[in-house]
Amino acid sequence: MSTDIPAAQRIDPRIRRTRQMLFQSFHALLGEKAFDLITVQDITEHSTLNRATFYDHFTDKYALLEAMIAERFRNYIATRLGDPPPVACDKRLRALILAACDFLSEIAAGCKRNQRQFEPIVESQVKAIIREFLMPALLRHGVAQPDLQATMMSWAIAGAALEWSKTPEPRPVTPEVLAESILPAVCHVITAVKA
Amino acid sequence: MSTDIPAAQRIDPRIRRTRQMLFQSFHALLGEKAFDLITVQDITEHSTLNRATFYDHFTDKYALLEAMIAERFRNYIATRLGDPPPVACDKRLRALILAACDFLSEIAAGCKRNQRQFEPIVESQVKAIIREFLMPALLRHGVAQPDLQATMMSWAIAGAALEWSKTPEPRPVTPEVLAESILPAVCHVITAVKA
DNA sequence: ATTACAAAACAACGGATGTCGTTTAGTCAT
DNA sequence: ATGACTAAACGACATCCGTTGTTTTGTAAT
Repeated sequence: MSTDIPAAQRIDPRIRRTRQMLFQSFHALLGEKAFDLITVQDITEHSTLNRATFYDHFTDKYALLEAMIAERFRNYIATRLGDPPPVACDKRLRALILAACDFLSEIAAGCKRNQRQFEPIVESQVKAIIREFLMPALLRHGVAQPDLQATMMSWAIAGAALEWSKTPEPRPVTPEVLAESILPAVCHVITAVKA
Repeated sequence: MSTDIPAAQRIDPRIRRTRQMLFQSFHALLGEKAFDLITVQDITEHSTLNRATFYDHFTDKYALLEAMIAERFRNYIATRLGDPPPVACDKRLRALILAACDFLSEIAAGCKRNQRQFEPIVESQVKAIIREFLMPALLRHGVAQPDLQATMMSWAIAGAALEWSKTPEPRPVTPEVLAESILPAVCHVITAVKA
């Protein structure tokens, strides 16, 4: 009664602390070895936590990766979009594409080459979050079949950005140039999808 | 020397047999319980094989799923495209979209609701194989940046088809109608991507 | 300060995983 | 048919997983 702090923010400091420790340890380990070789034990040992404590917070290491990717990418986009975010559709799109490129290339650089399990999770999170930022704009413009469009656009953007991020450095194409290449195609989706 | 059968086909019949048994058992189990609940033990018990034998053929159950999805979807497309496959680009595209829809809806229907691990693998395989069938056509037409285009198109198609397959039955939209909706957008990618 | 509550620590379990080295059985050329 | 070769089958092992129940410690309101 005494406070107006939203319930979502009033998290037990112990939880914040533990989650952060797990994030940090996990991130550190990703710099040492590939995702598939990291065990839950490794993570908890590195963070001086009990292994069972891990499972109080995440169902498994995949969930940890998901949460971590989602949080980082959301922050990435938010800072990229600026405040207030641009209203113009193509400006927003460009910012999203650049954010995706930067984020994915940072991941590719900062993680010891990760195998099979790692990439699908990054993929799906990037897609989902691009969609998350795309959807309101599409609704505001009242386009036809917004769900379908959001899916196609977010998948296409994520695919392009991921492929770009996998080209070996130094990359011949800058994110800006890539954005110019794919923006027209993505925008055409809006006008092309029939109601 | 005596034979002109390509080396790839000359597989030890034992290998074919074992792989097929694993496929069958796995497929049967997928009808009973979710992917995440199926253990390698389950699969090998059902197929009356030793568990270690499984690992002689696949690195884990995810690899088995990948191989199975890839094989089935390739067959699906091949029969759908007909023989000889149409040369016209939009005809090929339409066939690919329909094949993806049918395949995914078959999976959705025939498998006990599958969790986290299942879908990403299906996704990535469907994308990869659509790309596989798309690429030659793009190269033949000599479009700009074929890799980028193939990625964006295959991701967009896979995303649309997957979303469609997740709408509950009876579906309000037929695959043919969906194909009509997304074909223009996908085709525009070709003309829109700048060199 | 006291109290009620919620989370972390810890030990321990049954079970699944992935990998050995050895044995067995299919396959192909002669 | 035979025999050499190759690869599949197998049993067993150490490890990791995910869960459970109990104890301890940190947190926030009275």
